[in-house]
Amino acid sequence: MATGHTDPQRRERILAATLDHIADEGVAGVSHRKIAARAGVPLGSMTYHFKGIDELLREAFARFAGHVVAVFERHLDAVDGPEQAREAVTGLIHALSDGPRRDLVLTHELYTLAARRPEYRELTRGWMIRSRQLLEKHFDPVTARQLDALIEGLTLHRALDTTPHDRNLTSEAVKRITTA
Amino acid sequence: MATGHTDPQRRERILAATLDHIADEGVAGVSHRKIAARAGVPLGSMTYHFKGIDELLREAFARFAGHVVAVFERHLDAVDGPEQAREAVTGLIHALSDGPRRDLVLTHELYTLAARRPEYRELTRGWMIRSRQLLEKHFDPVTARQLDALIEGLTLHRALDTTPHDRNLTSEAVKRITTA
Amino acid sequence: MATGHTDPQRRERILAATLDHIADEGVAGVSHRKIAARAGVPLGSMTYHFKGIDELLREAFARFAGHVVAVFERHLDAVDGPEQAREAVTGLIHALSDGPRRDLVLTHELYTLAARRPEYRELTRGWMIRSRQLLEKHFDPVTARQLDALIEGLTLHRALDTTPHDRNLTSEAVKRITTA
Amino acid sequence: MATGHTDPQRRERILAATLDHIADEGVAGVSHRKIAARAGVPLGSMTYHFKGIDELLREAFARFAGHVVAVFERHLDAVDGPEQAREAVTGLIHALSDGPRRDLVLTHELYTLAARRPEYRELTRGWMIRSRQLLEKHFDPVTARQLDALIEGLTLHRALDTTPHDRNLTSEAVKRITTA
DNA sequence: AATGAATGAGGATTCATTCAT
DNA sequence: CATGAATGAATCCTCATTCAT
Repeated sequence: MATGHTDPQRRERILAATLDHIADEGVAGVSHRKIAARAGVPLGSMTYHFKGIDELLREAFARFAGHVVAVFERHLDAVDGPEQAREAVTGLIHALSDGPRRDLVLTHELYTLAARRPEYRELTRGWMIRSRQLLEKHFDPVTARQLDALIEGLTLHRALDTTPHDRNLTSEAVKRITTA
Repeated sequence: MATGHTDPQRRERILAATLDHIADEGVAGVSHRKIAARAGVPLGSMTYHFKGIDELLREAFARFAGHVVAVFERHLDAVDGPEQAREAVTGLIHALSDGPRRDLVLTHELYTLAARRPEYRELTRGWMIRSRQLLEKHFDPVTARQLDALIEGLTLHRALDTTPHDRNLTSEAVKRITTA
Repeated sequence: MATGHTDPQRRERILAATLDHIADEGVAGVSHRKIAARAGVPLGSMTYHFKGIDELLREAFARFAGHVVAVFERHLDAVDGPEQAREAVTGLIHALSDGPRRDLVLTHELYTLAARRPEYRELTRGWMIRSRQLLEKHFDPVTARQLDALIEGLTLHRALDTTPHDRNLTSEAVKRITTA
Repeated sequence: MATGHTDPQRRERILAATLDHIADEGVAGVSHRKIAARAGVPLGSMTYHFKGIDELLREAFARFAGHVVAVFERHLDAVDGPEQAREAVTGLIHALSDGPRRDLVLTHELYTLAARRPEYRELTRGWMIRSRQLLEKHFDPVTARQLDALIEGLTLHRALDTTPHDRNLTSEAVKRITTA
């Protein structure tokens, strides 16, 4: 409809629509047609901007990984001392698991891809590294690594559980791991 | 349920082929044709034994959930006392994360489905419950729950990491969580 | 439209439509859609009966090769003695080059494929062999081979020429080659 | 015609790439994109220099026809007397049939187009005329015409045969046709 | 009970061409 | 003059499912 000859936002709009669609229907539900309709771009636009579905998915998840890292940073960056850090970690876990279902779903979709394909492992690895860097500002490296895994597990279980554990349990677990 | 008297192995064979195929190509790659070919059964057999793709997936993952629970049981059942239990948990984590990539992949495919669809959440919930039951034989409920999440997180991170952490770190984390 | 559940002529009809279409539009113009429309079969029928376009083309041209061999046989089979054979060969050349444009076009399409791909060379080879066998009933092998090539060349040039040569020239050329 | 003053090589480069591509993949495989990539020119360049695919093909084959005529001339031009001419014709046939498969393929792609479309018949006609002119320098017109067809047939059969005939057979056939 | 034939919908992708720059 | 962005049409092919046998 827009007769403008070039539309620099086009790529971005497609990527956003892709993530939305994955959140709703899963990676398996991604198709050029569906994403094009959702993004309001012509079908031909899809393969013009992205070499194929794979490139589309990879770029979309790269964007998402950036978003997750931002959440980590928002929670852990401006923190002073281990006590505040422990509190921040607890907050992070509950933010992640109570947060928009969208993020949870996307995280799982990404892990599933990462489990099978190294390209996607790059993405999850980058985000693990950043997360540990942030944790290492407040804890020794070994503790940071353990804590990182604990965050993962608690977030995941809270999200999948029908009766998610409460904040006390999270807090207690964080304390135990960080108190050698 | 099915009291069918002809080739009871056929259903099983189809389910096994389905899991193999999901491990290789993902849930998105499942089709009647491909599974039929892999299982060496006629195409018509697929819709004869299973009402549709959905039923096929659900039954396949139910089988897989049973398998995972068996791994938990094998590691945690014949254990005596918290010290042995800690050791067993460490072993379990490394078994899961070093084990066949197949299991990791299938686990995440299932989590992904569970994140979006309640039917599959039943499956993961059952397996979490069983896992906690086993842990509760050796630890108090709160610790069991924390430990359960830690297992999840350490397994996942070991599996996705390019330089997975060593057994000492696992062992130490387990100790911290289980030593109030 | 036909609600009959199986249609054994279906394959044949598709192959016939394929040859018709190649004659009209060339191999390059073959598509599942166009052939399906021409044969009056549903689109899905195409890939059900033939693994892909390649298989379709190969089978269609195999049929055509059979047809050409039949023309050779019709002209050269019931012939007695070299004099009659020469006359028959002259008749064959004019039959081929004056005949339905369809056959000429199909022959070229096949040669073009054969020039690039060995599978199709099998087809042209089989027909060369049969043609020589028929000629060897009346001429020695070396003469048969030369004559075979002459038939090819005269047919082709008559067909491509804007002022095709007359029967006398054909007749004379055949005489020269067959009179050592 | 085009007196364009910028990069006159570009058109040539595109045409050469087109012929290369046709030799490899056939006329059906020609597309602006593929030729542009092969020629190392921008996509927009294609429709700038050529009105459409058709014009591109026509010019490319015109070039090729010129090349084939040059081969004829190289073999038949500087020849003195019928004896040398016969030898030259034999040499020509073997040069054409043993030569790069590329030329054989392109010849048949062109014949195929010519069989259906008059524009291309112009090209083949011109080359037949030139070939006969050259042969008529050494043989009478009727013989030249027969010989021309024989060259075609022997070349084609040698090229498509799995056990191509030897030079003696060629030589003998040429002798028979040219010895009234 | 078991299966292969059949098909319409939808999958990814390629493309010739147009046109603003 | 030259070109890359853009797109709707058409490409091949896969598929879940239906159904007569």
